Amino acid sequence: MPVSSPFRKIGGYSYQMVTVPARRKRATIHDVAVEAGVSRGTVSRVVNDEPYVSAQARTAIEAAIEKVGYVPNNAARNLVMQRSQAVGFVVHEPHSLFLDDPNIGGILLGANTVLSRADYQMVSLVIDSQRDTDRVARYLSGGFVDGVIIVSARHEDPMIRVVEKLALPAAFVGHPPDLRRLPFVGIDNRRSARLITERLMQTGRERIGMIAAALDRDSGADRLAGFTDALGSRFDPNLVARVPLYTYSDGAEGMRALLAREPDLDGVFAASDAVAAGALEALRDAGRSVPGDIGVVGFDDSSWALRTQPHLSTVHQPAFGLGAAAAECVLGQLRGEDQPADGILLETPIVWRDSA
Amino acid sequence: MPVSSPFRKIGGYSYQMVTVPARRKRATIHDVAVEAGVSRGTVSRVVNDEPYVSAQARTAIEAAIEKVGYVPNNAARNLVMQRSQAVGFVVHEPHSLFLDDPNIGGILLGANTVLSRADYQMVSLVIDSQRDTDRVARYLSGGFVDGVIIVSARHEDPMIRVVEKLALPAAFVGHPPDLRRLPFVGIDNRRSARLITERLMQTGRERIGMIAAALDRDSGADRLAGFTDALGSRFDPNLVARVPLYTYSDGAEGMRALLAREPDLDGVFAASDAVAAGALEALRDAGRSVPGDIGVVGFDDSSWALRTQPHLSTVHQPAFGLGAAAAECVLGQLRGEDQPADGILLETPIVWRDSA
DNA sequence: CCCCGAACTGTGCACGTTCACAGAGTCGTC
DNA sequence: GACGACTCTGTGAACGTGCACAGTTCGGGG
Repeated sequence: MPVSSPFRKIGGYSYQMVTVPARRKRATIHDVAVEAGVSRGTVSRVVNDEPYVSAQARTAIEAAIEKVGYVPNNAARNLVMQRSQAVGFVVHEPHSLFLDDPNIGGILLGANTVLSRADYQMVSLVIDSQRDTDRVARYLSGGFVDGVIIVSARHEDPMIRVVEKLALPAAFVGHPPDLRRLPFVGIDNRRSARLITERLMQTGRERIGMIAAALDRDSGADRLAGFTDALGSRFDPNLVARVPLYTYSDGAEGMRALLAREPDLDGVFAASDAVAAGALEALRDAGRSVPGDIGVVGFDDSSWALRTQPHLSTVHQPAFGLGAAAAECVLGQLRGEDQPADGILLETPIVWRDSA
Repeated sequence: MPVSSPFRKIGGYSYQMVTVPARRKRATIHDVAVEAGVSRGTVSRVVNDEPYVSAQARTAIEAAIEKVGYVPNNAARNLVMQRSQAVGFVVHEPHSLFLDDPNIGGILLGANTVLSRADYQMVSLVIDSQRDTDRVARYLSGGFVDGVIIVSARHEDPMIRVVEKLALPAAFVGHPPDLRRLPFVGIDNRRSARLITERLMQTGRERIGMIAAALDRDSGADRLAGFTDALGSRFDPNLVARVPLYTYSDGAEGMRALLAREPDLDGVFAASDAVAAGALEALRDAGRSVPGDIGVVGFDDSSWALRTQPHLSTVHQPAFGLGAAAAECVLGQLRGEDQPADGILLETPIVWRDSA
């Protein structure tokens, strides 16, 4: 006969215990059932908050759960339910930019908050190289996640096709033009850019230029389009400097180029706060005062905006809200609800500070 | 008799198919076995790269895997293996600081890189309130993760006791004093602070002050101790301003207090780059030139350091390396290897730029 | 020729859960 | 008093995998 373990009730099982196991085994639903004197099924109903359980059974089971310290085994549950209770968070961005871009942190936090409240876990996947793309694609098709949030996808991003093919519930943050009918959340870059440029005009600026960045991304192209919208017939292509990235150094360079071409500039719309910060440096070097000689506005309302001297007037980008909305969108699909086909656009209030 | 599906071979199973399932089911190890004409066991051996498989069987199975598009089911594997193949990444930091502190992003990235290379997934858990502490504690005890990385734990952090009680493989980034013998990775804050203060002295600064922050954390207290070490008998407590947080605004405030008390200061060690950036603003407002009138050094070598004017001389904190080392430490424990009992300290080179 | 070990393969069970179904009891209604 | 509706409970069958174990084949040595 098996000797009963000193610290653990075995119940109906017929384990032959030779030595006491080193690590105490976790209590299962079966242990709870034995402890409470009911069957597995009834325990399961209590755990999952289903009806058809007597008050008496419920109390007994709740006490038993407490006593044996039962926590449901996720692997078993996922196996039988055919789901993983996890959502992937894919960031397609080189490591360096991941650190530098304050929006990504906010998006991550917003998504994480919503997901964990719904008892989903968030698995972060960073794509830095082509090798990573394959790894992530394999991961997504491996059933490790029930859905996916994809941040900063590019034009022709392979992730788009992967997600389409797998028919995986997904939400993109931002919308590359070839997204077709996949759900996304974002902001109206074009409209926001138009509005802040208009306010710059309303403060009496006459010759307004723009430092346009990242024109290979929808955000970059849309911000330029909004700038053009605002100026209308007064638009002059000579007043636009084009730089590759949303960075401080590209901002400084763009500003220098613009000043060389158009010395009588009295207003600048920088495509992001980092770009604006770089522009401010170039202006300081050139001996121009801000906002005295020239007004500068940025975009994002990131931590850059308060680190510059003077503080930046800018468009507030709701990073946390974007992440939260993307998570809600995926959760909605998981619940089988219909999603708005055209994506969700969040509000972008304009923050007026000292730089213009 | 069941009608065979048009697109999927059923094999030896006796499924009664009434309608074609809406979502194509994933291929299982059984499907591969049937396709290759072998048993499940042999397929399992191939998948897990075990010996005792004939070359012929191996080729057939590999072809079959390719053909049916087999990907191992993680839930089933986890269930039978009694593990989750996931590691938790716990950040005990309010949301605001999570965004502001550039180190956390680097640590996250380093940990994520190492873990995903080892085919572990990383689950991020952010603790912002007491409610979150309970949620995370419950999560960790739920067997969702095989190990955990804990960032910025405080003195008497409840996570310490939770991890101890669960005997969960863990690595702390930074070491609260009551950590006892739990493994950690970190930097030698005290020594680094001493070294950079000494270099400030070597450049001829006579009256050197410090803006000390976050003295409730080991990092904050150690940086002050290192500063004291460097000055030795020349240490004057009046030259230390104490502020609560590693932030820009606290830095500005600390600098103003210091200037009011000691107008003839010619050197300042700020407890972090953000603090230094704030100090720079206060100095600009007071009309002091940096590094002309006064030398300023920071700590972290974060993105702040290159955003200030002039660029900051500072201590490089290897954030990515810390995350990577913490992940390696957890993976090592998972492999059953012994870990260094005293924790791991990473190098912190001093970066000399323009501010001192 | 027999035996033994090595190389290889197949099979049953266990992991812990949910779900469909069957069965038991209670109550009200025709 | 039979019957249906409703409430509650227990049971067996999956879910897809790894592992221990039991076979089978093959080759070499005594």
